[in-house]
Amino acid sequence: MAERKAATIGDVAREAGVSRQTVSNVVNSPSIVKESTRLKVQAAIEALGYSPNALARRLRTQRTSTIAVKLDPYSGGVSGVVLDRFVHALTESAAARGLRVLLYAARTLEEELRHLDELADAGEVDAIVLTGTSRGDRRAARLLERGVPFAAFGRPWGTDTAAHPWVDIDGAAGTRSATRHLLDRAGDRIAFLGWPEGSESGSDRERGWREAMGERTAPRLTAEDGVAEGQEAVKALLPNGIDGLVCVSDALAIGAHLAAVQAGRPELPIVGFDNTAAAEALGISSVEQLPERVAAGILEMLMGPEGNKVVAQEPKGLLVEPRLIIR
Amino acid sequence: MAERKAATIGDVAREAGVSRQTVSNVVNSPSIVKESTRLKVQAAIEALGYSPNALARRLRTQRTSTIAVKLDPYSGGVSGVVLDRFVHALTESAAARGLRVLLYAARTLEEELRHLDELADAGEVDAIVLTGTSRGDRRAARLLERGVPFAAFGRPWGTDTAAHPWVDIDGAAGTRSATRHLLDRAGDRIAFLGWPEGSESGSDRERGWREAMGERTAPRLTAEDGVAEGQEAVKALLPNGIDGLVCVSDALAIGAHLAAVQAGRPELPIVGFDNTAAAEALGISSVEQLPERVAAGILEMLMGPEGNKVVAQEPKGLLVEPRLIIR
DNA sequence: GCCTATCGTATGATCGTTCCAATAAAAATT
DNA sequence: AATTTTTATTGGAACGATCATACGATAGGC
Repeated sequence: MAERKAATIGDVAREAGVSRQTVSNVVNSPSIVKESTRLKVQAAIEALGYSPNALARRLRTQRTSTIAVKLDPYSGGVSGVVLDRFVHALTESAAARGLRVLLYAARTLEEELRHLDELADAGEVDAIVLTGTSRGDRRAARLLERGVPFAAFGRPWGTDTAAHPWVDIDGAAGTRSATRHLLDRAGDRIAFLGWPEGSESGSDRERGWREAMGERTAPRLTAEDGVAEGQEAVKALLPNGIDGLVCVSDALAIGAHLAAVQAGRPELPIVGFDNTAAAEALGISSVEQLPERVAAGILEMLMGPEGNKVVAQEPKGLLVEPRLIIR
Repeated sequence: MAERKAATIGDVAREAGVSRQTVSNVVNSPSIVKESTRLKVQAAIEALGYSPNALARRLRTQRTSTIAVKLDPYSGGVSGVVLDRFVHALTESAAARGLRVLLYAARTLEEELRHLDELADAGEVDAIVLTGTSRGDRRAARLLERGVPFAAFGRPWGTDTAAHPWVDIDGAAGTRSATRHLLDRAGDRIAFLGWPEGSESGSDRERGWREAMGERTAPRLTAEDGVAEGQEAVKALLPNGIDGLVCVSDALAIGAHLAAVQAGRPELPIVGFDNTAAAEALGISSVEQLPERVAAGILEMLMGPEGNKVVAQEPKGLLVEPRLIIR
């Protein structure tokens, strides 16, 4: 039967014949309460169906047990799924640590900065999780300046790597292992299809390919992210006779795959990046980021290895090695 | 410069030489305050960088301005993106209405029920948004019983359609228009590839095909959701010589497309459902759900057409007509 | 000039919890 | 047995806002 009004800690105290504080102790640190008292109080809690009011508790403790994360507007492309997986994982890991995840949406940087300010000013969250850091990230700078605890999925590109806590995928390691795998299996001429100049993670991934190639040479081309763009770019390349192709994204890999099929080379080994459902459906190999491990890492940055509340951590970074999925 | 401690309403009152209540009025209902006083108070607010504390306000008003929504575990398939898009859209629309969105994760029904109880007991949210309703949904029943305001993305299948507020995609309308389109364009024998018995939305979508077909006949087959499954199912069918194919999901449509290509009929018109990135990448037509409209509808159910707080609404449903994307 | 409305502002209580300091009771030490 | 230490519990204050009500000032009606 639903009660008209929820029982408060005072009701329980009266029912059990103890003080409010004792009830509070039974709930929050049972070990310091004498067993007989504890049982009495627990019975009262059961009887009244008492459950502590989260709002009152938060006001008193000045802790919300909530972290905020931005949900990017749906991009509509093949990629973008990685961030969703990350948010999924973050929510699960956070729940296991007694934290809730609050979403905020923003279409522009200005809007996002405004949201961050609001969340911090109103004391709505204990910490913030940033995603997709860029060179000279203004959000990170703002949060640092205001002293809001945060950690980022993404490196502080270009600045001190210990500017703030962060976890990132080691893109170079991913393309390196992809390239090595193709070198082993297909031949020496392993080409690379990247994004145009200007993307930090793009050049990180390209670096992995270069490092694995060493002295060998093979074409390196670029295209804006997208299936059609990848197809177009590779169409021109194929006559060159390459042995394999490493792509900076699944969208480009899919385009490359379609071009290869059209050119009568369906067996050309191609590796994408992100291991999206589309690549899986087409049987294209891909480098899989591990957003679950990133999420766990982020929480560890914020709360320490064990704790269940946000505490100040010294800034440090963690690189997660991605996994090559061969199809 | 970051202050050591945030200013409170009392600080502002003292600075402006008025009472706390007057400051509160300036913030919440400026119109009832005399202009001269208002300016004075606003100046003080500026000077101190005051921002109302959300926790205190929530405790006092007993309103959290927060709604909860479940984030499903990453399924890994082609589909599943629709729900992500919905959550995106919900977050944006909610922000526009002054609401925050809190996530919860659950792997099982029991776990979800527990989370719902916790959220309600602790008074953490003003309302809950359910997704993926089923026949005799226990979550809906529980929330109704406890008097927690909620609305669902999904119909109350099988029971009274006004059991609770809901918004859903009109799946039958989607497949109906897809089927009609193929009938116009390709011929009379438009087959249907559905899921095995037992899915409510699956049979809803099949109904749309049946209605559009009328007296005409064409094969109807089923497969578990998945690219490989779809490919397998269609491989056996093609000899029958069909003119087109409507599928209950993009995953099946992609499988069907691959089978058609292999069988030398790449031009076979196929329509999927959900308009996922994978379908787009392969140039497969699809029925697009409109999660943005569902999100807006859900909020209207909870808050009325205009309001910015959750109010009791009479239970009613809304069917959103999906859109056929032709490629 | 008096009485009543209206408006703007102030005061104290309250939301439900935890913190803090104090106290009573029990146990350990001398 | 007196004293100190430890343990268990208590009562009041505080977190920071809004609610309900009361009050003074100004304006309006006759």
